[in-house]
Amino acid sequence: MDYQEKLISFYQSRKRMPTYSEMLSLFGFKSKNAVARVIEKLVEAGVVTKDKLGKLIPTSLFDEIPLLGSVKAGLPAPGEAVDDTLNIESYLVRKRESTYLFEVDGDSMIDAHIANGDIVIAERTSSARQGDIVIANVDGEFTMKYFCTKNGKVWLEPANKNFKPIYPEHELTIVAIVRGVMRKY
Amino acid sequence: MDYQEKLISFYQSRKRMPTYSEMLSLFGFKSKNAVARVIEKLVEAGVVTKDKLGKLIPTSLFDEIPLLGSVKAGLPAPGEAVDDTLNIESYLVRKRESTYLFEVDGDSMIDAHIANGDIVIAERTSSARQGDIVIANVDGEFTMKYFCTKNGKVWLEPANKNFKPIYPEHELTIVAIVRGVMRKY
DNA sequence: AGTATAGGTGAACGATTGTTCACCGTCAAC
DNA sequence: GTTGACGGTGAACAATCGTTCACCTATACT
Repeated sequence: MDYQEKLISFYQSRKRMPTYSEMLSLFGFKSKNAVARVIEKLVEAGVVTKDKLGKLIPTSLFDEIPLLGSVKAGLPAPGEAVDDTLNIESYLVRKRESTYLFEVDGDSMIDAHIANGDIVIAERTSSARQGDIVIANVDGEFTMKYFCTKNGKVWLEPANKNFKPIYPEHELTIVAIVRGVMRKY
Repeated sequence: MDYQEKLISFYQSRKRMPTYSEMLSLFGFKSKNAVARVIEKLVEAGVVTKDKLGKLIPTSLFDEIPLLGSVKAGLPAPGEAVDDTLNIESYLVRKRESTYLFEVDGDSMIDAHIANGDIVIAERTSSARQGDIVIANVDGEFTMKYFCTKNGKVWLEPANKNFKPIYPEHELTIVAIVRGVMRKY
């Protein structure tokens, strides 16, 4: 296990960066100077960052999970190195401040493979493009549907043939765009 | 904005906990003792934790995103308090060490609403229960399917009528259970 | 042989850390 | 009116922080 992996594993279990003294034993050195040299390299390599003053800051690397291309390749042996990794949170969330989660209620988007009980990641906004899945206020009620626009008219389409398109009587206000979905088994 | 929110917002932007000096200005105090008292309260309340020695550790609260029950309730006004929140990563990942991500290739699980291009969260294991979605090695090939067992026989079922069940000729080894799915738009 | 260079030790440094103590005002309860 | 709890100030504390310097030992290159 190299220095980077040791750092990451420390961070994951302790939820913070180690101090230089802790890295002494973590890396197996006897001099803090040796640690400082290692850290200097890691900072240059972009593995970790340093604060305005000194403190070590983790990069997104520190919360990543192995990403294997396809199921067909199988799993790597435990301990075997993986080159591609993914940070789940930053994959799903682009703008944290304006992001909200919703629990899906109903099957109106089932043909888009958004099922009852799924959780959608939505980003607050007031505009959308044709084909976006949006959360909108139609005549006072909120729903999640496909956003459609044609010849200046706007309406919402469900992804379920048992439901009908929704044409607003008075108003259709977009409040959020659905950026992702997740589901747990 | 109360102390807890200030801490969280500091942590989210700086990726680490503030020092007592930083909290001095963050909270608007003039004495570190005032800070210490606040922290003491927050530790009791379980908002933050302390290390084996002194250092402040964030709880899962620090990476959470507002979770709104249902779409029908709409979005809260910006700045309005939300009581329910969710940590995406810990929602999807239970055992980090044995968790792997796969990009889904093909439509064989489409009726389970796992589509081509989705990313599945899989947990390495060697046993599964009837109905689990598993990644398995069947006669040398890896696939993702429903795991079925009856009368001592084991086989795999796709979630797509265009595909046939897979009965192993020689071996069927489970390598992982699918614990979740995610998709980005 | 001579000499960089990389990677390590060991000791020292001032700065900052988290903690603790004595003290002070305000408010509510008795 | 006195008391006690609460929330704050200000100053001090040893311990630890990250940094830096001189030095040592291999290995590789002229």
